[in-house]
Amino acid sequence: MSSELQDSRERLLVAAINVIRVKGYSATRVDDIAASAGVTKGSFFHHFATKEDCARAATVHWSALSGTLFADAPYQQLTSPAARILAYIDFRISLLTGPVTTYTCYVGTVLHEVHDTHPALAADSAASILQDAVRLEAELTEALGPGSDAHSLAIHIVATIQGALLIATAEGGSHGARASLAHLRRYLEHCLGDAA
Amino acid sequence: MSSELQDSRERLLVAAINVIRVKGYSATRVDDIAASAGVTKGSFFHHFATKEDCARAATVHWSALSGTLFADAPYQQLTSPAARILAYIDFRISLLTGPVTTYTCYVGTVLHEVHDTHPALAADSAASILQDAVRLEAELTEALGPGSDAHSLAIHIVATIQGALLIATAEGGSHGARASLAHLRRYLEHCLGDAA
DNA sequence: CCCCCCATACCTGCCGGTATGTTTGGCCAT
DNA sequence: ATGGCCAAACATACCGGCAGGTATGGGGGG
Repeated sequence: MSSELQDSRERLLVAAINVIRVKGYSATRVDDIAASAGVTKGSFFHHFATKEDCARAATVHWSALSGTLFADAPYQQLTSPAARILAYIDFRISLLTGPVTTYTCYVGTVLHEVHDTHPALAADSAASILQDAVRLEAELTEALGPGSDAHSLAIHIVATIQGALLIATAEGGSHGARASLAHLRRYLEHCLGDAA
Repeated sequence: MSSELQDSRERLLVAAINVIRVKGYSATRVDDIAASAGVTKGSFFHHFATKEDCARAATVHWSALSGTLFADAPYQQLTSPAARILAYIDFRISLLTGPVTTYTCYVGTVLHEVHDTHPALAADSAASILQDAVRLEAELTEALGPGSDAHSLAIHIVATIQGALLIATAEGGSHGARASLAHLRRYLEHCLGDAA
């Protein structure tokens, strides 16, 4: 069946995401990805022309995965825009469980590493990160009303989340990351309270 | 003279820092570092046993550089601890000029990439980042008094700064990073105001 | 004369990519 | 339905270049 095609390809994409955010892009070998997906290098190069091509495809796959993750999250049921923002932060905090490598951000990891060596991959990664900010900005304008600098606040949220993930990597645990996001939440309460 | 030794070694360390934060650790070749320092690979392996050894030495050099940078900064003259904290943020913002690769954080770049493949290097990088938090925590306890959670706030500051640098990499400019740090400053005003 | 610093030349394992063989599965004519 | 056929999916074997690391040489100061 044709789902086998999608299956193998998707297995490779998921494997790429998981391996790369553990070992980094350059240090990840094509054989690592193939082995993690349970296929061989021949199959890998059947689906992707180059390693970078796979990583770029993984970027859009990552965007899709995180998109549905947040779109289907329970907090979307909340009617108040302000409450939805705060619940989003709570949801992000709740994701910080288990081994650090299970909740780090694929595109954040890649972007740092390849921004100068692989421009196309870097552009895709940057777009994926900034797309989150765009989605947040829409929510924030709804909560704060027009005229507010929802844009810069959205950027700030994305930045802090990414920074918290780096702290988690540094500490080898989620303690500091949770604390940082809790501070972010307090700041957002402050901002949203002003607008209310 | 013996200063020539220090000179070559330090040139290699500075070169390593600059090249690695542009190309990443794995993608950086030993020849790149040597060429950037104006010496040959032979000289490189005279000073460092391995590439990782050089990167680790670069980490402590980075800590020393940033340590003196902030120790000698003009804002240290301020007598009020709270004002010194805010001035620190302003100082960090003022550093965000010129090409992005000139103000990104060496240890932050490295940590993301090698946390699983080179544990010793990752530990050094993590220590360098968390050391900043320790320094900040001391300042914050001075400003907020004992009993405050200066620790988590220090972590939050470090995290947000690192996140802002990633945003700068994503955007290819400092606009969003500046905005994010401005939000951080506002939050700190809020916290410090509560304590005053 | 000798030791430290650095350069030149080389070696070797590794990894991205290729070339080619093999299986699977869908489809059509009979 | 069925057998044959072709294309897509996947595996195996291999190549070639690259980069980390080494062995050796030279030069200058003490």
